[in-house]
Amino acid sequence: MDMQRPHQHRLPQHLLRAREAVMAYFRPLLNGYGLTEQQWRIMRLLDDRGEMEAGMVADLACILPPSLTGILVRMEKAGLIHRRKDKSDSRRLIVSLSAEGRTLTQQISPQSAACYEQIEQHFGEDKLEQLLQLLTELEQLPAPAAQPAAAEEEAAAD
Amino acid sequence: MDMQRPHQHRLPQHLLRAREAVMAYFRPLLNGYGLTEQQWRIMRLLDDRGEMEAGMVADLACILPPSLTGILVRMEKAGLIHRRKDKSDSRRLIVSLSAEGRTLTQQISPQSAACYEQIEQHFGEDKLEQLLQLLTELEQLPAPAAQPAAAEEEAAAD
DNA sequence: CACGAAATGTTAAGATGTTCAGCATTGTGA
DNA sequence: TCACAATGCTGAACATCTTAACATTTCGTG
Repeated sequence: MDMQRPHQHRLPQHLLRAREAVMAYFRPLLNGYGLTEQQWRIMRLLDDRGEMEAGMVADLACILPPSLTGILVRMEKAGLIHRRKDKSDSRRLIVSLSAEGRTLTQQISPQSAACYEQIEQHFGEDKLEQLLQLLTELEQLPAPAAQPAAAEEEAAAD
Repeated sequence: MDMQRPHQHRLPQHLLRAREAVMAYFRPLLNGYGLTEQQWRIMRLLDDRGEMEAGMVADLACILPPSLTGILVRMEKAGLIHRRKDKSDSRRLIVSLSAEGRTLTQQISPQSAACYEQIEQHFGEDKLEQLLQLLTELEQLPAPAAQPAAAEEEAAAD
């Protein structure tokens, strides 16, 4: 009776919901160790690839620089990481995992993997593979073509 | 040389990145109207299904109740919605779109649909359909089985 | 060397997410 | 009717997101 928009798919909504469903498996684990989602992402990153600049952490962990600043300060205060300026280019900040950070990461990792296995069992290995493939492609979407958007846009930007 | 974990897929990461890639298409549009992502989700919801209780808004828009409280206050202050208590059960809060809210929603909707079409064109209609199917299934993951998680867990619950 | 542009982080301000606690209202059973 | 649990929303505290503006350092070029 209302034949609304042809296919109002709500892709962002579904991506959000799906992420929530998945994170529900990991969140209790991380909470138990007093870690946030973002902190865990950073720790795994540094454990996998070694120390790196803040900018690279931001890119790989999907965290915007202003957020990262505070997160790294708190993580250093918690003894999880070290922060130091690059000697040759003092604009850059080098981030590395501390000894305790590494220990904790390697303690949590197997439990995290176990959570992942549960998800895989429920969802199916093949479908999971398929989904990851599609997501990877979707991530490569070209940036949108700078649409004016609102009613009142500027006359000439420069 | 390091043959780490067998398949460290990072599903949550991919869901996050994919969502970012998609939202990049919608964000400028909403920003142009001074709306946040969450506000827009709520407006579309109310436009589609009419007034409803706050709890239902929270569920359908994937917003936790404590966040929703503030969001609704700001939206009412901005003249986008109305808030009123249910007469028969004064615990419940009924939320409805205001006249201006409805007008704005219907003004933005076609532009939002246009963004969506762009994404569909880039990504492919078939793959999009397939992805949405998988996401919908993933959303139905059973809640995790209450894992003890951390080092210090409780002895016996119940 | 001087100057301006680019690169890299950080601050600031407002909005939202997340968890836990509280408050009011309602439903239920003795 | 009264105690008591359940429901629905709000408050508080902290962490993060988002955008814009700033500070510092480095680079490119004259």
